[in-house]
Amino acid sequence: MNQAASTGDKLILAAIDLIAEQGYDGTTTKEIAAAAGVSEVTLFRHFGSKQSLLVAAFERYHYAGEMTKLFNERLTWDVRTDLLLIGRTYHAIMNRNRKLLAIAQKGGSRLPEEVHKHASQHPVQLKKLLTNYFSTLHEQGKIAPIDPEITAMSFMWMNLGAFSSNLLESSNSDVTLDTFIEQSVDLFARALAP
Amino acid sequence: MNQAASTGDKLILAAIDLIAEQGYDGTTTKEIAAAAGVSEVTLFRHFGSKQSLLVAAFERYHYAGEMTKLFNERLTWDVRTDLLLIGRTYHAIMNRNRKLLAIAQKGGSRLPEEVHKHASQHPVQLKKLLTNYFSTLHEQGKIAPIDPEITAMSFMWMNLGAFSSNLLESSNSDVTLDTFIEQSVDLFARALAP
DNA sequence: TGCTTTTGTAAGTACTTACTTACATTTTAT
DNA sequence: ATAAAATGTAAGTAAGTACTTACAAAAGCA
Repeated sequence: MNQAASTGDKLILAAIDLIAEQGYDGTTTKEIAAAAGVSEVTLFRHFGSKQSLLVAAFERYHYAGEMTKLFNERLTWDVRTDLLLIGRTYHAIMNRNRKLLAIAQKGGSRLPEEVHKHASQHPVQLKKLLTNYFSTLHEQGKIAPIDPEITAMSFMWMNLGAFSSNLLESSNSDVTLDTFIEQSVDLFARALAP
Repeated sequence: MNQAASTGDKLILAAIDLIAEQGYDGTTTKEIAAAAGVSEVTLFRHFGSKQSLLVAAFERYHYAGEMTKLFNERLTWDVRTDLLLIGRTYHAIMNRNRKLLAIAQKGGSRLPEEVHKHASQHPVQLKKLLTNYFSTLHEQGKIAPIDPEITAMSFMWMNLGAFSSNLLESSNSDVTLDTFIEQSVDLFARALAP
């Protein structure tokens, strides 16, 4: 079943782990090769350069299609239910891409541009989807007439802040992430009640 | 009036600018010295090492006392008024410390620990202050019985997300920061209404 | 003016790092 | 078994970088 990872994959995974922790400039090709359990020459034989290795990592492991699919297929038009699903999905996606996002955030002097392009797609798209969602809810008379764009930004940024914060210090408090999502959705549902 | 900046200050300011943009590892002492308009040796004569220079930068320009002072002296116990003031002050502080925060966020292989200590003080403190505030409001019967800690985290993280997002791409949309603060405070005030 | 402090220039050291080359060894496929 | 492909070892190159040393120029102060 679980066939051994290929040399290329081992290198990509090691690169993601190390660069996410130490930054692009702070991680050497020798370290990456050692962590992957291969020699440094093998790294260059496979990817040619440190930059191409990182680009390959992003192309292989960065995906963002779930949100659009969710908005097209799984909405119930009940505020509480939908926001809960959106919030949970948001954190699931972000968490899965956590390391790649950390890499983009930290930057680096010779860090390839592809990295930033990949990382900046999410928020723009989500804001549009959420704004449309709140607009429609208002047209349906299900929520009070509050600016849909502001509402979308508030919800999005609240979850981005929660995510960034948990990223840094996981043992921040005794409130678990899921409790926070549930309760904050409640808060929004109250605010939007017609 | 505006007496010329000392050599040490010129170096500190140049270091903050460059390292915030390029990261610690990605910025050379030669660059910093050139940006400050002095020679590289002068940098080492003043600070001894690249690390000490950064530590000096944090000690000189990182301050966080305003929030505590605000909570002790300027609260009116009207939700809308207070949250507006808190939100605005939060962004003012974060914005002033924007570059230092970016430095801490990006990290670096030899980046001194002091940097992280300085940067992690804000949020913990603010959460406590806000949680106490909402607890007291509830005791005064001015808001509905919603978990004060969750409310505090929601408000804090919403503003953190807004700040981080504006940090990355300033021309994000046509909603200005101040409009966002006002409207999001409205949203919270609605949610908390008894 | 003379003395001290600060700064610049020039050169260099010691170390790291991305990347290369040449050759021997192992693994895989047929 | 044998050829081909993938990997390891060893050594090295070229460039960058934090930091040092020695000496001369300049600026401030007595």
